Amino acid sequence: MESIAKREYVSPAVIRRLPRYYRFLGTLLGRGVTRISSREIAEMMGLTASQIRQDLNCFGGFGQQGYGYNVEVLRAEIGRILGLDKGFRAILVGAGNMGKAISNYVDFANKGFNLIAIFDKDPAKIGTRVAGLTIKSTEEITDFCLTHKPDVAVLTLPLQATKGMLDILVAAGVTGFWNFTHYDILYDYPHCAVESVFLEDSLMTLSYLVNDRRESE
Amino acid sequence: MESIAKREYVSPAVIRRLPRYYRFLGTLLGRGVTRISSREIAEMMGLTASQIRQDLNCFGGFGQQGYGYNVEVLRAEIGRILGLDKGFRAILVGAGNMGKAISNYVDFANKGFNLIAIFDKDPAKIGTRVAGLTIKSTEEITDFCLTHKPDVAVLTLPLQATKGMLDILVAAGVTGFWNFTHYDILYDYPHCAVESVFLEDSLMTLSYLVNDRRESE
DNA sequence: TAGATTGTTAATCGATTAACAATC
DNA sequence: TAGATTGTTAATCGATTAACAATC
Repeated sequence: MESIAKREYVSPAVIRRLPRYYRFLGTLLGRGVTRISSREIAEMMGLTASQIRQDLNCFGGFGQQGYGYNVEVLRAEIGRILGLDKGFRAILVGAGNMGKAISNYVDFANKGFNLIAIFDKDPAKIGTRVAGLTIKSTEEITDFCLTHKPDVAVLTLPLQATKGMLDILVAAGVTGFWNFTHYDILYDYPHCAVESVFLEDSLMTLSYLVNDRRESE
Repeated sequence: MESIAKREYVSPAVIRRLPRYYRFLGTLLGRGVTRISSREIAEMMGLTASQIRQDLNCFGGFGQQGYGYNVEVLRAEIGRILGLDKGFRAILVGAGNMGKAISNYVDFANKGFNLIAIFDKDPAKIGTRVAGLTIKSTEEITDFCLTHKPDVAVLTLPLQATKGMLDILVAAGVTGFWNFTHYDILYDYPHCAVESVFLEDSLMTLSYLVNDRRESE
């Protein structure tokens, strides 16, 4: 509302660096560092000072000439840019291994998200508790969404079930997705906010790196 | 050994697209498609034909003028480039929520990996079974690595325990890491092959996208 | 042979880095 | 004021796209 100036188009490359800055500044804050220059950040993070200043200036001038940046202020600004102060509501769909792990392991609250419900299709799972929530039936999902208006859905369900569930969720007003399936959401729903985690692609990338390292020996 | 020609330096941008090509060609193969042109791939994947041809030609000429690419051959070539045929051995360290989910949910075998052991520090977990393996004590990890020579370690342990474990693993000859912690492995061990999955950064990126979508309404 | 599509070179675009005037 | 460091413009670098000759 206030403070955040500029911002017309910001490239994905810049956006993906913001969480890292946010984390890094949190670490500094924990160490009691109050002030830092772009040069110091660059050295510690393995980037260039230019890049950091360019990145930050996509959103506004958060520093002060001759001084640098106030760690606490800068971190708060980046948090605001990321929307971590918005208290977005999330639901999770698919309480299998991955769904359980994500709901237990990921610190939603600390990233400003409120995980308000978990859904599964399997009657054996419905009613059991995961991450402090009682698993609900996917049959209730439309009603739930119309009532509680979640901002995002975490998709940890099998690929075959994804298309159908997506149609239901979008129809019920959900527009953000943390996607752990290989389903190409933006192809069907180009106006949604989608962030995908392709674990198996990541593993294949590691395979390439390991293999490449071997061959160059 | 044979077929794979060229390859001096290949940019990370290209490498990250290979798993997606591999998956896509697998889907085509499942549909019985035997032949495809770069133009068709581009349309279906939302890329340009030029980019696909450029990417593939980092590794060699897998197509045929006037014909296009043989789906099965191209997929096999990309699989070989990724090292999926190498049968790399993997161990997993940290059998908490995330470790259990990864070992159960991720199809290691189908990506050419052999998950041969799971380790944890917690005596209550040691001896129990996960993903068909009996959890071993981290005290055995050096001996195990010296004997079985795993190529990669999946790191799903708490941040505080990571540095110490990394020193042990590297000393025991492990040089590849699938990293789910926020620990900066390459800073300490620049010669390792590291692929990191920063789930919380991904969630913050989603937060940005959702927030941005709201503000532009 | 004619048509199609690759492999590859050249042109464009975007992102990163360098430089420096503004200013705290 | 002098020193430091930002915000911003200009230069460089790399990646993507376009074009086309080679060839199946």
